[in-house]
Amino acid sequence: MHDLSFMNIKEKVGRRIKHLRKELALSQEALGLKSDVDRTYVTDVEAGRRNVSLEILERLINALEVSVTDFFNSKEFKK
Amino acid sequence: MHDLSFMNIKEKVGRRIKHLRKELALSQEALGLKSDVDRTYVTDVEAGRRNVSLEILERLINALEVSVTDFFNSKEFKK
DNA sequence: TAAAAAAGACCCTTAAAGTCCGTTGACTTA
DNA sequence: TAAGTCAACGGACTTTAAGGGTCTTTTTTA
Repeated sequence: MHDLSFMNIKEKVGRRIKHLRKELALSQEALGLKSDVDRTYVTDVEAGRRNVSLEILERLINALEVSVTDFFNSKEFKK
Repeated sequence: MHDLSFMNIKEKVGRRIKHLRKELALSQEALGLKSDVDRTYVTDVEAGRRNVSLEILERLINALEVSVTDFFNSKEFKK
């Protein structure tokens, strides 16, 4: 099992977004358009370089078609 | 059952933080000290007036002694 | 293997996140 | 009455999130 505990919260969120985006077969630009977030910002978020705020995070989560609960119910975020 | 769907994400997070803080019997100031977040900022977050960033949110969640998964596994954030 | 599409890097604004100072009102206890 | 705790609110300030432009690198596909 991969150990993800070394990652910080920004990296964990970035990784989770990228995973869900791939599941929907969206490009970063398509996700950007769907969530009304700049394409280059999506790049940075997925790379774990951005300290995203709640409202932007919610837009991304909505565009990824999961609930907030489901978004954070993944191995990255458990204990 | 209370309907919470009308609340925005900032209000939902504020409500959740307040609930968990009360469970630990902490004052806003005590939570602020424990999470190294300004006392007045905790007030605003609980009132749903602040668009908190990931890193501040993580500090608050840690101080509330739950995992990120558990924090968002509550009725406010489902579906 | 060349062209196209997608992802990433860098630099630069500005709107907003977050801090720090204080005051006020409600409630409690001595 | 006084003193203490807690929550809410405000103003001034510093820091940074969010976005935008443009160019380069990587990946995909024809």
